[in-house]
Amino acid sequence: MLQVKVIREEKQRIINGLRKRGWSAAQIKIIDQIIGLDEQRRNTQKDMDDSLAEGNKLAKSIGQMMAQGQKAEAEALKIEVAALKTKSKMMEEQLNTLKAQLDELLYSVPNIPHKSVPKGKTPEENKVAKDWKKPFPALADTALPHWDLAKQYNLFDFELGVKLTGSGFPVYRGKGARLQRALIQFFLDEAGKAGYEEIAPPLLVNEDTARGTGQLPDKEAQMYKCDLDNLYLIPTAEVPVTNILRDEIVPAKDLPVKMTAYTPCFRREAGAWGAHVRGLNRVHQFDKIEIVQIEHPDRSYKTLQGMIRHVEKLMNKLELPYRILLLCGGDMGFASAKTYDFEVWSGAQKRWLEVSSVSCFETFQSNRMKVRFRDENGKIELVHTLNGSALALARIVAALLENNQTPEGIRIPKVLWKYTGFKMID
RNA sequence: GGAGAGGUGGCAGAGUGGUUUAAUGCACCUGAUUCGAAAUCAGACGUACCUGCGAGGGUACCGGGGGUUCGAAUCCCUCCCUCUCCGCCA
Repeated sequence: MLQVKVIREEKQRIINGLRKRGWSAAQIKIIDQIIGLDEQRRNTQKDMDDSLAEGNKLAKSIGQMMAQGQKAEAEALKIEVAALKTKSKMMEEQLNTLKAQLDELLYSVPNIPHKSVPKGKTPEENKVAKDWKKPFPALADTALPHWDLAKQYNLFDFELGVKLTGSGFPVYRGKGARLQRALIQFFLDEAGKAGYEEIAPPLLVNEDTARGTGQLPDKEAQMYKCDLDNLYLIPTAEVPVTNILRDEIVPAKDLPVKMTAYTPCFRREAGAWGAHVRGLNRVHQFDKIEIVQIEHPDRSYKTLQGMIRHVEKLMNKLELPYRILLLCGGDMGFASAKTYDFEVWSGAQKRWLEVSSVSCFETFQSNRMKVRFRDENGKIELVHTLNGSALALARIVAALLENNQTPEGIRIPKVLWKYTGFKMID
């Protein structure tokens, strides 16, 4: 969520940013509402504080009168204080209402795109930041999509998943299961080498945590919920990992904080089914290795580039054709200031699949979560948060299987051999 | 799940209705001393919001929420959490 102070002081920049996201003039009116409400809030706060201050002062003098035995005077003052109390109570209620209204409006304003983010509303307006220059893998006309390969080699089973759970919960088996584990291990090892601390977080989180990264209140329908205990299954490791620093003040010398985590991710994907969602392209449960950085505002965009290079390295080592998109204002996630998407070429489906999304959120998340750092002068400021998938498994597996199919079987990239223990699926 | 104890600043720990602007110790920071350090001495040492050009002033916060009272860390209600023992269990 944006800081009210920033909206107040840099109104024009905020409005320009919302335009870049494709907001209409009517929608942008919310900014004036916010500024108006904030002014009311501040005035009410002042009045309440004044009234409380007077009450405190009187209460203290009552204490002194009692001590000196001036009972009558004390009684008179009590009546006065009672009136003040009613007044400040009323103002407190007003203040709470104003705060709630203000928060509701603030929750509905997305992050402001970085100046380098292209204007646009739809995915078609995303900019290709880095294209795939080499030829795509040469596949025979008889090349199979991954869901058929999975059947042929018994790698994973959707029907069985339906029996156990429901659609979108694949059961991996044999070499398919082993390949999953190999990729997880490989990605974690690479992140570790790059200086990320490995975290194994809980897969269920409480309400505060879900609110911290912005899953609540808006995206509640995207998460699975355990009603009995009021816990949510995480849609991404970003949720528990970023929340580790919620309400903390980090010394500047500790920045950046680099963390990585492997977790299964659970997504209801309500209403997201349609074309192109066969096989592993979209599932309710998938494995992902997430990288997270908590960084000094001066360095965050440099850090973003570093994270991009990390993901690129993974794609190269896995010998997968990929391209990088710089998302336009309208296609970016709500909380992001700048996002790069990685897409992998899926040889048999002949289409790009999104496998990673690397973003800088500036202070949008840290403001809500109150993650701050103390700079050299002792001043407290919000940190910038960044995260990215490095990488998401299901679609990587889809591309690996499709691109590497040969008449003899499916070739495993060399870098995975030591993890899989086999070089071919046949 | 049962019984008991408890939640106070970065940490430890006092405080059971009124100069508590939360004692004290440790840690951290600054200064003195020192060639330098240790030790010692002195000082500073929370967060958020409001207000002021600023120095500063105000308000709230002792697990969360509510209540009693002129006045609550302190009394009452409620929820959450932690610890110990017992039970169950990978």
